[in-house]
Amino acid sequence: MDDGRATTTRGGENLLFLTDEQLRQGIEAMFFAYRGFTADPDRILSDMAYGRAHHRAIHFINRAPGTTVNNLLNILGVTKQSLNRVLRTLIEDGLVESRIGKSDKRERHLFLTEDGHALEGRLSDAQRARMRAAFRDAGPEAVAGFRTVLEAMMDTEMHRTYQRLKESGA
Amino acid sequence: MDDGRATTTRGGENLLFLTDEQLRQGIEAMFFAYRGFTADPDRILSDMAYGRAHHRAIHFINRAPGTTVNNLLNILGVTKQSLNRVLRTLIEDGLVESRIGKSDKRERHLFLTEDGHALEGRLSDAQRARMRAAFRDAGPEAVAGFRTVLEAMMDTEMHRTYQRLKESGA
DNA sequence: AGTTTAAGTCAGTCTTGTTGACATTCCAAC
DNA sequence: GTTGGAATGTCAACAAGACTGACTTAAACT
Repeated sequence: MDDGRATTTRGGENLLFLTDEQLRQGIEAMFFAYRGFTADPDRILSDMAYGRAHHRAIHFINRAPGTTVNNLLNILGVTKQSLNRVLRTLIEDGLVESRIGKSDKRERHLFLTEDGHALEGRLSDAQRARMRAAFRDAGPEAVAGFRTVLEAMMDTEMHRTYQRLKESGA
Repeated sequence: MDDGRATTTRGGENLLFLTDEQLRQGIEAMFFAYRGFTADPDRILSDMAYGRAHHRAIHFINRAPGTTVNNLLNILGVTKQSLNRVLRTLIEDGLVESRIGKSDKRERHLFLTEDGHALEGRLSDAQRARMRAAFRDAGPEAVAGFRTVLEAMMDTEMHRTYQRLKESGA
């Protein structure tokens, strides 16, 4: 399959960055970095009765206000039953509002309340602070590379979702 | 704090890549990419009675054969009770061997058995294949940037662990 | 001898994922 | 216009995997 040794293409460009050792380092970097990525919001949430799932729901409701449950399901990639439990507690606690659809009464459109926005802000600020520090340390070219590799690592379906969100925000 | 508008340093370099919108895209890229990152091994493991926790244990035992339980605990960042459950099933199923330490008989040194190596290989191959495709698509400079940003995103303690592993392997 | 350290265990809780069953609503074919 | 299927969302029960806390055993250190 792959012996991990250095190799060279016909064109002569060096593919040393594709050795098994380089890939393994990439895998481990992903693992450790993701821990850092979630650490700050996790700390904030652990004080409440909330977890990472609540953070994700809040993030994407903020990102796409009025989104339906089904839409959120596709973004988050979990079952509707799993999302529903999270959503229920958020609605009960007055962080999220669920409005019955006008044209299709089966649908529920989701919005953050004032309290929901407040928590979203706290979580975002914490996560952005770390991302900002990392981006600043690494510099713009590294950031561009970072994004390019991450996009190439997504499943095509997720990549489409990501692009759609990106275009809606910018 | 941060109004998200473009800004410029004294030196005159453009810091447009540090806007809140850019950071949010980075956050979402991390989220979707991590899903892709774990998708292939998860699929393999779901057929067996194993999960992501088993994969992590197997990965790092393979990476640092003979590591002690305590050492693995520090790398994985979980409690010993949590790790122990995973380790016990792996040992029962004959994928991991636990040898009593020679100099310090309290320690248990962990090794993959032949079957353990076989599973590790399957999981690694799947994960590396995706990482390789992403790296190849993105190119060497993007990969360098990817690694730089990820390293900057780690907690300092994790970063040390990551560096130690990196040096031991290369 | 007494303390600390490494590993493992038992019991209980929490978050978050799963499946299965069910209610409501919409829509299209009859 | 009624009926049957598809879509949307909810409730209930269960499993994986994380956590805390209390405890045991064995070995090492002082």
